[in-house]
Amino acid sequence: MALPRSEEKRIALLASAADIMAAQGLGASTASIARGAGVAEGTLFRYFATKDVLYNALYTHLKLDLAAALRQHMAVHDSLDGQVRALWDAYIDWGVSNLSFFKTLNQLVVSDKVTDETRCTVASQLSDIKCVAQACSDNNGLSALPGGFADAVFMALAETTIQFVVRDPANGQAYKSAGFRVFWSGSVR
Amino acid sequence: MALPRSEEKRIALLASAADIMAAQGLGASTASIARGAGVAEGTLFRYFATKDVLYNALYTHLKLDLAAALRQHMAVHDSLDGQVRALWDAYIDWGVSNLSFFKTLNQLVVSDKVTDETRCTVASQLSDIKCVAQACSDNNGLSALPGGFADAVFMALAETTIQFVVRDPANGQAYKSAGFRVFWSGSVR
DNA sequence: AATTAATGAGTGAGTACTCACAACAGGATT
DNA sequence: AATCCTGTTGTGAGTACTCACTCATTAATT
Repeated sequence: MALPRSEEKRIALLASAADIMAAQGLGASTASIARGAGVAEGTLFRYFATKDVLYNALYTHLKLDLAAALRQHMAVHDSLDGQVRALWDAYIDWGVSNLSFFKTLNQLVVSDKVTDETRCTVASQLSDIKCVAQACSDNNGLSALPGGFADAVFMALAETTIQFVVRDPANGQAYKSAGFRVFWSGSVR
Repeated sequence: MALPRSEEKRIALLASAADIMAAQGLGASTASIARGAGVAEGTLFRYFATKDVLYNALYTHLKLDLAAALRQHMAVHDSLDGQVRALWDAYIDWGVSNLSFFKTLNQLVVSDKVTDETRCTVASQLSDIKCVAQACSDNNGLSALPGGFADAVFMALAETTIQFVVRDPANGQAYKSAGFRVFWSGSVR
């Protein structure tokens, strides 16, 4: 073994992919992604055998990055309200300060390029966060509805909130509070 | 003039485009769209000079179709609550029963293929509906926030609600009420 | 017959992906 | 130290394919 394949380049490729896909959509060419990472196009295929493999690796990378950010700010609060609000704030903040990650992740989530296997593997590594979300869900008025409606509402409101905070940062705090109030006062029983 | 260019084929092409783009994304090929409409590929380009023209025509077509559906159900209610609820129901119902229209429209809304000019022209034809939305916005707690945050929250919640109604129609009414409650009790002051 | 709509094989640009080769970092041999 | 040797990474022109779009031809109507 002479040269170790550099983790650095792998990360650069993933970051470039997230940046360019955020701007151009998932159809962004492998040539432009490689150029953005400062490597030749062939090199991309040494790290990710096909573009589909890249999609799945990127999904995993972004989800785990988000999860790490959430964990850092998941202090234990006495009230459920406080706990959920901390989760909300951490989520919004991650989206705002990693906008291209956020945009690309949202595209990947609804794309059929990401396999069920990848989704499962990632979900299993996020059990601790899912746990908090579940506690929230169990104690609010949307829990009567099947299949993660509360989760989806949380995500939809967060996405909208992030868009507005980015577009008009001066009112960032106002959007953050308002978005949370819609979710919380609308869903609490 | 020997043959009139048929409005029928134009509609068929737009409908096919909406169907196929809902399934495959905006990148769906012109060949498949023409095939879906039962015409040759060349014919598509007689009706829409470029694919970008098609995108813009489709955006206009779908928005006006939605607007027509909303107008039909915009009975005058005494209470503001009733008025907004009627708008909400009409919107959800249109999305559920025209799912491919709804999906494609959502993609077009965030796409840069649709020009600002198209958006403006369409918006000017929707002034009556915008008026009701404005009356709602003026009387709720989100109106203090700039730039249509209330509108965006409405749309985001409606999108989520439609997804769940389609996935699980048995609980359709429950999702519809719950979605509206989140919007209304969360945003009313 | 005159005119225009409709057609679909053809065109060039762009795509994901390949592969023969260059560049390189050690360890072994002088 | 200086040289080869070996196995791996990095490269980018090349390949097969798909795409939006064209245009000479055919079909349809008055």
